[in-house]
Amino acid sequence: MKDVAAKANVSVSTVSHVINGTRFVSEEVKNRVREAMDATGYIPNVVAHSLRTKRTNTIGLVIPIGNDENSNIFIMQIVLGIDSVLRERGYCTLLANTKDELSREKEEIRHLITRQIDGMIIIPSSGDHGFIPGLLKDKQYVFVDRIPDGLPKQDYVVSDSFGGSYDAVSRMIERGHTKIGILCAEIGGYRNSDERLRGFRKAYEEHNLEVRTEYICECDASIQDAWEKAKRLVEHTDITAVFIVNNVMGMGVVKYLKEAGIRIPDDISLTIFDDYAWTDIYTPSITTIRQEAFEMGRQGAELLLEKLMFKDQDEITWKPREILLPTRLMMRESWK
Amino acid sequence: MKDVAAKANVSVSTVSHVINGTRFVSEEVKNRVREAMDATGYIPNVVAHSLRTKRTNTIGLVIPIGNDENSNIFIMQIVLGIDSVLRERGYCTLLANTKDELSREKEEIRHLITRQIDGMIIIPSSGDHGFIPGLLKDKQYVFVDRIPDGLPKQDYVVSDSFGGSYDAVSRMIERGHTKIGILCAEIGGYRNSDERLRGFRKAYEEHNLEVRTEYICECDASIQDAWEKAKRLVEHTDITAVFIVNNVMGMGVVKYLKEAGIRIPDDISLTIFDDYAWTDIYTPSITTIRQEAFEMGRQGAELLLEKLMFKDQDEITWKPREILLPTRLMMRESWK
DNA sequence: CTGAAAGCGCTTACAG
DNA sequence: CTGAAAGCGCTTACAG
Repeated sequence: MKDVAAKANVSVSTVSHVINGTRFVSEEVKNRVREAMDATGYIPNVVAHSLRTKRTNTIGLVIPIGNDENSNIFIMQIVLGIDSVLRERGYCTLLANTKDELSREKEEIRHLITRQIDGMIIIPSSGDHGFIPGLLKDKQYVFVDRIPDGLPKQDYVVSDSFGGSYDAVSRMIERGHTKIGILCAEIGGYRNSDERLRGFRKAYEEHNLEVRTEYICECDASIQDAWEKAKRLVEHTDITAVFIVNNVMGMGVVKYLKEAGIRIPDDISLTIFDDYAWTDIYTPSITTIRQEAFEMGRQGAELLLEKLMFKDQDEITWKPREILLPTRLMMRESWK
Repeated sequence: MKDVAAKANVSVSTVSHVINGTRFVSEEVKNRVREAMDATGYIPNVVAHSLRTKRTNTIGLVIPIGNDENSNIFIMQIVLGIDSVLRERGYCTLLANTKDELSREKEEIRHLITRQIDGMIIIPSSGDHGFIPGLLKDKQYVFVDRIPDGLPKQDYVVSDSFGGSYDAVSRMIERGHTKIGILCAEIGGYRNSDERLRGFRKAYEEHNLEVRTEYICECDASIQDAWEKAKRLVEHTDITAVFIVNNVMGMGVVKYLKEAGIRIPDDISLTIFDDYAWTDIYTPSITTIRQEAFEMGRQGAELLLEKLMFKDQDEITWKPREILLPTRLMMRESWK
């Protein structure tokens, strides 16, 4: 910048002002400065800019991905949604992976603060998030995909897990299925899974059916455990259909059914929460509940940006926004 | 930092030195400083640190993902591999998505430079990368997953597309398939696809077979186009097997075969380059060529870090390293 | 209409 | 063994 100023015979202030358009500069001087910039190959230094303005135009993105998950594609979709709106507004995205562990999450958040990010979008892992307000005292943040435990009203955008499940299970019941098993995560462990279970139960209730406890099967988020739990459900109960709360478990169930020679949908009908491409090309194709991951990311980012704008004006009156995104039932061939 | 210094009754230099362990400080003073840090809740400002040291401990990650691709999971795996080694060494990762467009790639790289990143890992889109050396004059960078076009010897780590394809196709031939079709990207468009085609051809050659031109079918990277190209191959040629250069096309082919009532492997044998979870649970499960995406990311990051170290010592003598990662044939049920 | 100067929060020779 | 001061590259009151 100094060399630009020298070459253009102006002060650095003026150079700064023509770059930022932050006060009037005569056309003639502007041109001189621009030429000097070209001639010297000037590249603005965002770091210095940030130090001075105390805004980094960077937001932290805290995501939970294990090394071998295939639900990564879903989270990636969210990330893309977020990035698409952020980039457009001149923000950069700093990635931080928590591996879905609360302790790492805390650590990564701390690190991001150190990096002076302007705001943060968090896909929280499970566990008590009571530490958040203290840690992020004067930072703006929103949650996405999952609602954090142990916190009062927050800003978030998540899929309507309850509604999506309620709707799908209701329809299965209306097709005549009165004995539907559910594979869900450990109860009390994952809020989304719990919500899907709640939707499942509600559907039963509304149709005056009773949920038999042996229909509810807690399961790890692995193909293997789902394989085993599917086997157990099939061998020890009289279910005619099964509702599965996520993709990984869905793969395990499908794998088991295939290996056991159990036909879909003739022997067992199937619904999987989460819509991945494979469910469409599988034989038979599988009915799923689709979440709008990209859109979720988009809205999360918009929400954060709004908060950032808002902060500049008046701190106090912001009212947390809890956004529930509708899901879509992708009807395919796995229902009798 | 000033308040810490004040509270501990030392100079800011001393605070800085105890934080960084960069010169001797007596235990007693150290303790005073640490207490003061706790008391004031001091958080180091990485931005100021970066401005001063001219190192941001940030590396840029340039990745090509379209909005709706499902190959994202593969790239995500690479990203995770990269991030895992980088984070461990104190680096942060700044994401930049090019959407696989060369013009956006150039733009994003420029933006990252502005952000003063220390180095860059690039998954290049196709097209002439001649602009790179000029743009990244005194930055360190490596390529991953794809070799950039139009550049001399570079640092990169990619899968051995040629070898993996050669091996798989050879084995199909040895099983008696002499009429194998291939679905590949537009020739000259994607280097990886071209390499896979080259492996395919080489296998034919080595077995003294001639590749009939109608066996080679260029195809867009979409389920739909693959569907149509599969149909064409099946209806207009006498192939008994098909080799598909990527996952998306693989899905399209499988979809077509299913809808056309063509049985795998009885009517047609199948090999897909890229190993996704669905290929294992599909009926029949599908033989694939697996790339070690996470490992590729890891090695890419290691390579970049080495270059960064090296730079500190002597600039001149670095010899570009071209790393080819072996692939693995995942033998399953789709071969007769 | 433009410039000189202070300052953002650090690090690092230099001095003692 | 520790401190005072310059400087990284910007922005922004303040002055004229």
